Amino acid sequence: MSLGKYNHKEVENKIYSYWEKNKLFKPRKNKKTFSIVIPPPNVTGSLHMGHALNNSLQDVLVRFHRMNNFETLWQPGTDHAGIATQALVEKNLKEKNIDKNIIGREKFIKKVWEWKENYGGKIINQLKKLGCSCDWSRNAFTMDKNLSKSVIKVFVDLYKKKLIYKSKKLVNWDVVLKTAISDLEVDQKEVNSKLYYIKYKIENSSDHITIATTRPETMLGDTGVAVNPKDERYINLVGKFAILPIVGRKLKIFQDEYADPEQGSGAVKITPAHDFNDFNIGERHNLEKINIFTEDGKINKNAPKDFVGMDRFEARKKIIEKLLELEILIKEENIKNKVPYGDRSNSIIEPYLTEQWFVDAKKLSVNAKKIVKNKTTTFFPENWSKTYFQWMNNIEPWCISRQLWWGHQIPAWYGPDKKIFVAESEKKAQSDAKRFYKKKVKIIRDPDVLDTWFSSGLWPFATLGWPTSNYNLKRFYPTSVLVTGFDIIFFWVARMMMLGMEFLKKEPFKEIYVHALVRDEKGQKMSKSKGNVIDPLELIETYSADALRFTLLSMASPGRDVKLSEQRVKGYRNFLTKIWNANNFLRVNKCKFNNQINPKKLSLNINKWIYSELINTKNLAENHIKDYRFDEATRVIYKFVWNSYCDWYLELAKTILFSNNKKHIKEVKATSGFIFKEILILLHPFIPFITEELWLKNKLGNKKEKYLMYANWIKNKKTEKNKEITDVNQVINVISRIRAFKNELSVSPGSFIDISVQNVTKKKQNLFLNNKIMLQKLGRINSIFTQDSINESATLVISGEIFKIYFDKSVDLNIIKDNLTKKYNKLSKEIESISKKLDNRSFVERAPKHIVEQEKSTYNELKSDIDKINLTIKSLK
RNA sequence: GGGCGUGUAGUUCAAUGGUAGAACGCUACGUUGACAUCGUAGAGGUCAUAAGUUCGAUUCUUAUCACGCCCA
Repeated sequence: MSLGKYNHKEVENKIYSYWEKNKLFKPRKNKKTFSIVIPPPNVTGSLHMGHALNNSLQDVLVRFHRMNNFETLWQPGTDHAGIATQALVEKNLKEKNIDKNIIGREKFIKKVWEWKENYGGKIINQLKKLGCSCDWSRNAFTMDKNLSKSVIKVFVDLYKKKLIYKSKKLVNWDVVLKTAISDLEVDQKEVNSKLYYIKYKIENSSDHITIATTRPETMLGDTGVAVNPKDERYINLVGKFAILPIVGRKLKIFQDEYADPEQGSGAVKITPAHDFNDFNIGERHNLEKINIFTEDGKINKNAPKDFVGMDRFEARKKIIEKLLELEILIKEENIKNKVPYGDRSNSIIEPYLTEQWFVDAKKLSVNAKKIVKNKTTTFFPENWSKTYFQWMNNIEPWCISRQLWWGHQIPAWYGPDKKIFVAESEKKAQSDAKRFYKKKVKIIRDPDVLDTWFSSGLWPFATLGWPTSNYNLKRFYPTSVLVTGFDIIFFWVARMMMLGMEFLKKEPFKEIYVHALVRDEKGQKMSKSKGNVIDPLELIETYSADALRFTLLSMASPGRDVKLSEQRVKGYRNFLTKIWNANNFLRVNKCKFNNQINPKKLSLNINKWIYSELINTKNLAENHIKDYRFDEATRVIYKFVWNSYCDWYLELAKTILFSNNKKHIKEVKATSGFIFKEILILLHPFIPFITEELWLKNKLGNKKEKYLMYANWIKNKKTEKNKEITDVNQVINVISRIRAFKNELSVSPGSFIDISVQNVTKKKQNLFLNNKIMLQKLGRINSIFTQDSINESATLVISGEIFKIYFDKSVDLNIIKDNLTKKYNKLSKEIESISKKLDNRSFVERAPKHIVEQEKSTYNELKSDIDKINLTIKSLK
């Protein structure tokens, strides 16, 4: 019985809950293992196209391996997203007129946890909509107890190994969030700025030196002026002092390579506490570091009192006014320069002098580099290893402390004299302190928390239960593959590699599959401000998760961005409908889905043919999946299902199904059903919902296993090549040619023709006679004559043989002649180019033999075709 | 400034050292007892430009142009 129309909304929800209820996502013990850890989305996040692509890719791999008898684990989870989550909850509280500083840290964190319990599962549910087969019973969160335990252990260990240290340095400071951030969280944006030329008076002289700056307000913290040693203009000023306007401080004028004679005036003011370059210069020349900002970007008490408390941008205006007043601002130049912005707050980042915790990334990078160099871990596409190395080779200390409340609080306590005690617990720190001071003292915990990426860096092993030794860790680490976007190679991949090597002494993943960004159909990055965001959930709603998955996978070519257009999704929705309808056809015709067929015992050519097409497709698809060529895999499967199976096989099979030959009917019913069953298996990793639904509806499971999710992918690997299969291909060719011929002659495709095979080889005659019914039905042929009729005919040349075609109505001979002449011209061009080649002695001598042979045989074929065509043209005169 | 990548049919993309394929779109026609979310057929490309290597280059090399991304 027909199943009617496909309703994806109903089916997808139902099927997913079946899988979940029956705990099918849990690993099942087996010899080989396959494991993936999900790139944990932010707990505050909601599913965007990037997630949809990323997780579709993982799900294909996971489902494919599961069906191939691997003990398969897909470890899911979310990360606590320190800044984002804290900001969100803070905002929510503010709306209720609650200030986090009033309720205090402990209560605030409780509120965050409450928020997490209520809303933190959003993205997980969205992943379920997409069909992700993660083992949700293991769903992890970076702030979970056991993960926190790992974080603390790693911190303490690294501290003991001196790979974590505290230091007073310039860091990237976000004045809105009032925290340090790592250099990776800073976006350098090009903006229109002004370069201000300011005259600094030389001490005890009427002379001046002109400096140029884009940030005049920082002059309040100037402690020197640098010029290039080669710059002759300033040689007489070196060693003298300039007087800092407004402030009156004496600034040493000195030489340093950093000053670029070509830029600005060639003289640079040096502000060691507010610029990374100036900081280094300050160290070289022993300059004082004067901090002039408060933590929220206002001028502090180190500046003249007119400016104290003023916001940094306001201060700039005020300074400019003042400089104009003093008539020492001599020029303003419009320039473009790069300004650092915080990727979370989108505010301008200040280099700011504070004490922070750092990881000695340089040391950790050594082994992380080694395993990529020696190919223990490989990137796909391979080129991404270059990006990896480039960053690893220039790695900087990683600032891991954040001035936030939400996150893993740093396990460091301070004694009364600020002596640091790092320990896994307060108790331990207390006893360390007692031992050190030889008496009980009050210790205070460092209020800062760790960078979220610090805990994400432990993800591949912390989620498996490390540091506790256990079954999962032993079985699933190193994980098989990491599937991720290139944008987080530094943030995340590199850190997991470093920490995995440091603590497990083994690479966290064997392979790293790097996919591209999803862009809109015009190739632009999707962003809310541009309004070009395509919401995956809307597409799922309209077209189904299966269609979205298949689209994304079909477009996931390596090294290329995915440009998504809704049209594509619609196209693949149609593909689902096609499959659904094919199933209806089989059911209506009572085909047998669950018969095992023996390919060697098949008697009908079309059955042999479709079987061999299936095996070829399966092998190709399997290789493509293993090569991460999901675009190719979807392509070959799509082609097989739609073209080979639906368009040709089922159409040809109809001639049998509607015949009287019971034996043949039986064989077609068994084969068509069997192939369809295989199609469901083949497609399941890509479009799991509809295939599972059809599997269940057709009761294709066995006693042991009801669900397609655990059906066995592995089957016959041999490809069959024989004459019967070639025959079917020839039948298909003949039918296509006849259809095209009618079209060319503007003969209605519905009308029947007669055809004569008198002048063709015996072989071809037999082909016609053996496949008579199929040719007649699909080619719309009335009679096949073995003798020419005297009626007026047209001539059709198929692979070098002449067929005479008789139409009911008369056909314009001129059209036939025109067509033939066109063909003649086309062929003669081709022949010309080939014969040129074959006449070329160096080609015949130097080209590989098989190529020469190939050219010769095409030449002969074309020659025979063109001769026949020539003959017919002449006969038409 | 350093690095990576991309330019192929109207569009989005494949493939390939022996004159190029798919999907969508487009055009024409509708024989069909699964499907109009369909069927059949068709049109469409000097493979960014130039030089080199080669018997032969869309494919390899170099340069140029255009575009994108990352790092400083």
